[in-house]
Amino acid sequence: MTRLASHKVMSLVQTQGLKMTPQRRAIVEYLQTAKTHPTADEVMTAVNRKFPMTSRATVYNTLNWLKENRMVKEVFEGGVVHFDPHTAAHHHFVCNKCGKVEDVDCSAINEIKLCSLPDHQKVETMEVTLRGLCAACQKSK
Amino acid sequence: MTRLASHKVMSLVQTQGLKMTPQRRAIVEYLQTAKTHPTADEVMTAVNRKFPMTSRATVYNTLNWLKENRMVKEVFEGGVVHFDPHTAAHHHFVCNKCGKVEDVDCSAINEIKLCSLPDHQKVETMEVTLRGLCAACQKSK
DNA sequence: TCTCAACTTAGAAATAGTCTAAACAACGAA
DNA sequence: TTCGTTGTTTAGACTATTTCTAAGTTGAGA
Repeated sequence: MTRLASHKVMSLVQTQGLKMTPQRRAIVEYLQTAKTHPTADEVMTAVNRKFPMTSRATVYNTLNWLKENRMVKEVFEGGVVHFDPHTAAHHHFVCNKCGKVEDVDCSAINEIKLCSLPDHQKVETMEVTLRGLCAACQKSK
Repeated sequence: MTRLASHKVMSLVQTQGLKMTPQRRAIVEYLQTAKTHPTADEVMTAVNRKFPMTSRATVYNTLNWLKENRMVKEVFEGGVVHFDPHTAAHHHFVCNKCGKVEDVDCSAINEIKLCSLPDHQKVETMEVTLRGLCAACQKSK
């Protein structure tokens, strides 16, 4: 599954006339290695292990900029916003018991044809959230 | 499209040994008539027109209780949590320009067969969010 | 009517996210 | 390499959202 790529971030920075700072680099690197879908607070904590003075504002600014440029997806679960560094088309599975969010690459979903909507909306993208019991919670039941 | 039904709320109250208070009734009635997907704050404001002293805690308690009992759906858009009083299976369309959330009853989506997932999750429900341009924003472009 | 568990209330507290103004630093130009 | 422009970072104040608390209130069964 394709992840947030450094060279894409670099080219975004350049075409928009921005600057690549150590803080931005650290945030992007953390997202690249994250095994989960971290919250803003988790990104904050992780980046502060490298740069102890990184401020909330910088973390939120960078995450929002990545989001606006479609380098990360926002996922809302359990009352908290998570950031998903996977950029390839994919969907999410949420466990109703433990709340864990997993990525799903299900061809059956990707084959859905975008239907024409009754009110003449123009559909550009689609996100699917499946809910149920994850493998671990089925066993521990 | 089926909406939050009073008799279902009543029977939930009774089977759970709870009490039906005027505040709860007012919140449910407002959700039944709402044309949009109101936020907690909008519910608060509306209910306070009838019961001027209704507290935040009561509104949040009631909304959370309805959510846990699947009488309303939570929809996160534009950094804000909305509550959707439609209980029938349906999905959402979000306009990328104006942020408006519309209900979608699209048979093409409902016909999707829930695929078997690679990691043995047990899928119980599915939510689809379509994004694009709403009819109004296509015209005003 | 009585009783008690459930409920509501105001306000405090926790949590999440944005804004500000001053100091700082990346990077292209000289 | 130095300089200057301009974008960036910082701490902390501020706003908004949601939860918690303790005390008083009330719905509904007996």
